[in-house]
Amino acid sequence: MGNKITIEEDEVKKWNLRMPEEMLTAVANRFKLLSEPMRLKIIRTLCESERTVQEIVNEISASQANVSKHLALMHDNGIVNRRKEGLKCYYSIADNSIIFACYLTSKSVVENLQDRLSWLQKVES
Amino acid sequence: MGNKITIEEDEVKKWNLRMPEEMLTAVANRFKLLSEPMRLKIIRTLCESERTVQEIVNEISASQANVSKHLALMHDNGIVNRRKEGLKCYYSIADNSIIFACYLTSKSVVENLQDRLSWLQKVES
DNA sequence: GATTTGTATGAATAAATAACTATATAACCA
DNA sequence: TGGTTATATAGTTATTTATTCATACAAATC
Repeated sequence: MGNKITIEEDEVKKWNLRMPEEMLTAVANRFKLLSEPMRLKIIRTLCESERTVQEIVNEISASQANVSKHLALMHDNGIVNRRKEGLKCYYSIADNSIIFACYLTSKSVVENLQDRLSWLQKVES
Repeated sequence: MGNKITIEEDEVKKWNLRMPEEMLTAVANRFKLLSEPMRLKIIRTLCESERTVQEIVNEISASQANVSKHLALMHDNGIVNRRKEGLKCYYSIADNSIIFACYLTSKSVVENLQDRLSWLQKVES
């Protein structure tokens, strides 16, 4: 409850500069997982609570096969948990850094759009 | 200097859940930019300070055309700045949220690897 | 055992894109 | 004007991958 995360900019830059070659690929792969709207949709539903495959299918109106494949991919990469209970299979977020990254990124995207908008308005006036 | 960023988990989840459809695509696109090792390499060099295209080419040993295209793509998407000075063209990070995201993600990837490793060691013993 | 339900998977297709080669542009200098 | 340097851009190829359809698997119920 009330979990907090604090980041210091200086530490961040150092960390990034030290990042070795192989790490770059691993990080890129992680980002690739987050680079599909459909997967983000799935992640968004999982943000609320764990869901079965069918529940997700209903919520985001996608095919069962597709949702299942995306979930399998995310599970293989360790960003979602799988829990079987009878016929049903419950998935949940395994790695909170994902939702932090989504948060940061969406905020930045919004700011970016706002900047472009205000620039446009200046130009027009 | 000493810039700090603090995130609260509850706020994050709410934000993600409210994220509208179109935003998901924009966020996915942003992640896609970060999903190529070559672009992360470029970003890593830019973390230190602004660089010309040629400087980057030398540092990461990639073709000029390729580096130029990646930079153009990132510039079009507003995550790097471009500054022309005579023949040379200086690029720099335009959006710090990117390096925050890289930091968070790389840390999480490392932890993930460590977990798998310790799990392996348990299994073997 | 047969059927139903929930999930996973294989094959096929279409779309996106990273990288390369060659060439173009654009700024500087002689 | 001609030449040189730094960067950008077309066109092409090869690879990756999201999606769909059909089917397989696996657990529950009859």
